Amino acid sequence: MPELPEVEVVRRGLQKHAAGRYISRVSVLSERAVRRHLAGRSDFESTVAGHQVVEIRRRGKYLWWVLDDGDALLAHLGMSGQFRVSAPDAVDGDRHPHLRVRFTFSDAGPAIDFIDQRTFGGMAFLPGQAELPHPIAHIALDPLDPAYDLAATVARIRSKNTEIKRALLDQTVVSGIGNIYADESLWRAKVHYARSTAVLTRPTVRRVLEAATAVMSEALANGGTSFDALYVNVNGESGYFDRSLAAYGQQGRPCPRCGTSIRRDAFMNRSSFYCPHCQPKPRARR
DNA sequence: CAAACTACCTGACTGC
DNA sequence: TGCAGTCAGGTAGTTT
Repeated sequence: MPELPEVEVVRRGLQKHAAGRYISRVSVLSERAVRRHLAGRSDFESTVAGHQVVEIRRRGKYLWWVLDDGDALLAHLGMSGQFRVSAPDAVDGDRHPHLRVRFTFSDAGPAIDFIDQRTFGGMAFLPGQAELPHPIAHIALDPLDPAYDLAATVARIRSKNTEIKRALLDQTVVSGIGNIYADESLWRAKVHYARSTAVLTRPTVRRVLEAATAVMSEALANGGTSFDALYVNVNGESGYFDRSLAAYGQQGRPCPRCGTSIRRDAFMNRSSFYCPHCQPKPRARR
C-alpha cells in the first residue's frame, strides 16, 4: 500500500507529467473523492479548472499540487489511490471502473486520472496554502525531508508511553512509515514491535529510525513496493521492492538473517511480521 | 493532554 | 454455486 516511497514515485511522475500544464477541465465522478473539499463537487471542479500546475510537493504520505496564485490541491492516496496518465486513446466508454476524478489539460497531452478502489483517498482545493496546507500542519517531517531531525525524533519517541511500532506509525512523530516499512525497519534493527518506547535506549531508537530511512530509500530506488495492481506508478507500472522484503508478508518463510521461521501476530488491528529469534518479545512488565 | 479505539470502503479469498 | 465471514490498512474523529 502506498507509503513514503510509493507516494514519492507518484510525486515524481506527476512532476514530470502535470507540472507546467494548464488544467482546462475537472470531472469529479465520485463525490467521495473530494469529501475533504467542503464546498462540494461542483465547486471543486470549477475552482480547480483554469489553474496552472507549478510543481508537486510531498510530506510523508501526502502530496500536494502547487498551483499558480499560491493555491494548493492536497491529495492523499489512502489505501488504494493512484494518479495515472490516461491512455492516449481513452474514451468515455473505456474508463477504468474506479476512476474518481479526471483532470484534462489545455494542451493536447493526456489527462491525469485519480483512480481509487477502496475510496479512502481524496483531495481538496486549499486557497493560498501552497507552502504547507493547513490540514497537514500536524504531520511530522519525513526521513527524506532535508529538515528532518533524527535526534529530535529519537527524543520524541522516547518521551512517549507506548509501543515502538505504534510510535513509528504515528504520523505526528515521524511521517511516511506504514505497516510494511514499520515491520521491515524493526526487523533490520532487531527490535520487537511491542517494545516499550519509554525504556528503549537512545541508540536503539536511533537504530530503528536509521533502518526506516535506509529501507525506504532502497525501496524508492527500486520503484517502490507493490503486491498487485493496486499500487503502480503514473504509467501503471509496478515497483520491485516486494522482492526485497525480509519480514512483511513472509510468515512461515525463513528469516534471511538466522533462518528462523517468520511469525505473524495480530497487533493494532493489523498484521505484524517479525523474526522471533532476532526480535525477541519483551518481558512482561508489571 | 495523550493514548487507544472505531468508522470508513471494496474486492479477493476462505470455509461450509 | 453461493454466501457469509475475514482480511487488507491510513486517517480523522471519538472515547477512555
